[in-house]
Formats: sequence, C-alpha cells, structure tokens
Amino acid sequence: MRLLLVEDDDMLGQAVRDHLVANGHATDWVRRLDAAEAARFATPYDVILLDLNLPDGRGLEFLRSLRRGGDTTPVIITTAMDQLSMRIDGLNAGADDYLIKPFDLGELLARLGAVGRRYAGNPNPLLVIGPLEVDAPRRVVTVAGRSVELSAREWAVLERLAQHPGTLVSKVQLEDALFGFGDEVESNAVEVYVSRLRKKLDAGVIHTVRGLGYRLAPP
Amino acid sequence: MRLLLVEDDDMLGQAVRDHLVANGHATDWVRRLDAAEAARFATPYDVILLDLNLPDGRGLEFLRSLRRGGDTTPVIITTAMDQLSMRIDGLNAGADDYLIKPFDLGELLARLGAVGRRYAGNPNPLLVIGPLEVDAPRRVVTVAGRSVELSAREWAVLERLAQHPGTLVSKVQLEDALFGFGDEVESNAVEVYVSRLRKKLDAGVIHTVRGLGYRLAPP
DNA sequence: GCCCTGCCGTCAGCACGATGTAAGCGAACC
DNA sequence: GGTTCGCTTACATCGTGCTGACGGCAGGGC
Repeated sequence: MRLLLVEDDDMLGQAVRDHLVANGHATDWVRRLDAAEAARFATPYDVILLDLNLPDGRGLEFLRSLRRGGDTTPVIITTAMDQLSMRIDGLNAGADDYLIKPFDLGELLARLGAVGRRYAGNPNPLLVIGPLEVDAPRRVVTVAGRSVELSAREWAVLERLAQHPGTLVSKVQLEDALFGFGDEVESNAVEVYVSRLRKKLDAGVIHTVRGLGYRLAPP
Repeated sequence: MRLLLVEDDDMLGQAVRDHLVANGHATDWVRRLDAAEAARFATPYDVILLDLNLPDGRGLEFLRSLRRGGDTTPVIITTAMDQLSMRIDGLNAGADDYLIKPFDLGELLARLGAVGRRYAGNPNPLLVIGPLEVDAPRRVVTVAGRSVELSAREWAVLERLAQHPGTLVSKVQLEDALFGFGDEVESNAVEVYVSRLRKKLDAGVIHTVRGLGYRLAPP
C-alpha cells in the first residue's frame, strides 16, 4: 500500500516509517501540513496516518478539509493517551480508526490492514443507471452526458445510494454517511440533500420508500 | 436463517427475539457468554447478533476469539449511540456490520438479509410464484416482469404470506404482522390490505380459505 | 482585513400518500 | 331464502416527505 505518515516527532516518525517500509508499504513521511499541501497529498494514498497532536494543532483541520472536499481516503489518527476528546473529534471529523500513543508497531500494521481491506473491495469503476453515470473513484457524475457538480454532502448521499443500486437504503444509513457515526442530528437533513440531489440529477432516479428510506433507480 | 442473539437486556432481548422468530428466523437468545460457550455457539449459526455492551464487557473478547479461531460466521454488533470507539474496535475485531441502539426492527431485518446474503453464496433468495417474484431482502416485488410499489403495511402482509408459500396463514397471524402482538384491532384491516394487494398484484395469487385465513398460491 | 460566494444545517408550511374505519354489496354455506 | 362471511369502495385523519427560505460559517478573491 501507499501510505502518508504525518508525524512531527523525528524519532517516532523515523521508526514508524522504517517499520512500514520494511513491511512492504511505500511510505511518505512529512512533519507538518499546510493548506497548500493538503490537496496535493490527499488523493494518491491508500491510507493516511495522521498525528492529531501536531504542534500547530492543524491536524484536525486538515482532516476536516479533506472530508469536506469529498476525499474518502481512509485516515487513522494517533493521539496521546489522555486526549479522549480529540479522539472523538477526530472520529467525528471523518477518521476511520485511531491509535493511542505509544502504540505497538504490530498493532499499527493490523489496523492498517483492517482499514485498507475494508475500503479495498471497490472494483466498481462506473455505475450506469439510465441517464445517470456515477464514477465513484474519480468522483464524477454525469446526467445524459452533461457533467454535474456536487457538493461534498450531496456526493456522500449519492455514493451511499450508488453502493447498493436498486436496494433499499435506510435513512439511518444515509445519516451515517452524512455525519460521522455518533453525531446525532435532529433535523431532516437527509431529506434536504435528497431534494437537492433530485434537483441536480434526473428527478426520477432517487425513489422514496415511505417510512423506510430511499433506493436508486428501478423501479 | 439460524440466528444467535446475545443481549443482556430482558425487555429488548425478548422483543427482538419475538420479532425475528415472527419473521421466520430460528433464534436462540442468550444473556451473556463465557469462553466455554463461545466455541460451542459459534459454528451452527448463520448470523450472530452481538451486544458489545455486555455487563461483563466481554463481547469484544468473544468476537476476537471467534475470529482468531478461524470462524467466519457473520457478526452484527449493536452499541449505544455514544460508543464510537467500541464500534470501531468491533469492526476491526471482525464484525461485519453494526447497528446503533435504539434501532428499528425493520432495519435490523434488512441488515440481517444483507449480511446473510453476502456470505451465503446465493445472492438472490428469490421467491417465484407464477408471475409473482418476491425479493425479500431487497424489498422488491415484480409481477410479470413489471415492478410494483408496495406501502409498508401491504409489504408486511405479503412478506408474511411469502414466508410460507402454499401454507395457510391465519388472520390472527396477519394481524400480528400488521400491528404488534398485543394490539387488538376491531376492524377488517386484514381484508382491506389483502384487497389492496390483490389490486396491485396478479389477482389469482392470494387465495382465501374461508373462516380460517389466506394462502399464497397454489389452491 | 473586508467582502462575496457557496455550502451547510435548520425550520416551517404545504402537499400527498398511507392508514384505519365504516358501510354497502356480493358470494358462499346452510 | 336467510344468514354469515368476505370483498370492495369511499372517506376523514394523520403522518411523512418535499421544498423554499434563512442565518451561520468558512474559504477565496481583492
């Protein structure tokens, strides 16, 4: 796998990088991030290892902007033992897993494998439903040949629907796609985004199953 | 399917078990697990529903030992809303899906179907009766190739009938499918929904047994 | 720094489908 | 023919989903 390691501690960074490389993962190591780097770094990696405890405190910010931009690269965050709140914030901001420092290198590999595996089962290049085409890896949507711009949340909803075309997707699942796991939201956000999607896409593609959820296309 | 339900809460366990049994799944319910039981329980089930929040906190341990022993029985974990870390740990320990309490019983069935199907090898447990096709996990019904929209109650009745095709299903059973068990109803709701179903489906599929109930196809 | 723009989450009003009940009618059984 | 049971339609009510609008916020351009 291709990994990005964000870690400001020299000793630790070096050790982790060596261990990862020794186990066959192409690993890039950076000590800090700025906004300019964020966009450049995101896409080409399979998993990002992110130290939330960066001296400039921008780890969380980086993660948020990544997810806001629609990037779904798996992210594992690392925090110190006592920083529970930061861990929660990280997971809510879209992290996929976390490790508590000091962590065992073997466990790091195991988590890496689990996260990578969970997202790897994606031999799904192009989904075509009538006039709608969804290119998940490239994050491109076209309707009747015309390309459509989607915001991050709109994309999150459509992607979750497109993962199981024709199958019922419950509102709870869509809420999970919109917000992290735990963030409970008392509103009709899902309905709002479905409505916004319908306005942008061909109206008939997203079908309502009253009282349960939605499904993409047929019937 | 044969299910194992691990849930320490009496009320919830009873309710879930009843609902699963009512929907045709042979369900064993245990309140807790110890290491000795783990091995015994694992193999013969199609899916295991595991409450990670067991009072002795050994739910995760059970899951890990199961996977370590090579058992691949699909496991769906249930956790409270605020237990993010536990859910992550559960997925990493080898769980196949998760549900957040409180969960909708209909959604539970949908997830069960999805997980069970993913591992069962038969991707589409389709019930075919003449021109009628019922795809329960995907909640799709087609008549002569044309797909049909059903409301929640209509689906509940048809699903109960389809669970035992050709067998007599009493009116009381159908009332239980429509409303909860205890809720007694003084009306002809069952007849109304059978009528509505007949209008949407091919008329000949639902057969009346006077004084007793209904059966799906052949007379 | 300041303004502008686009996205986000929330809310409230509206519209429509689903639901349960009742009543009239037809069929089956005696 | 009478009675019982089931079928169908109609209708009022209720809940749910849809959509337009608004304020907050962050990012980018100037």
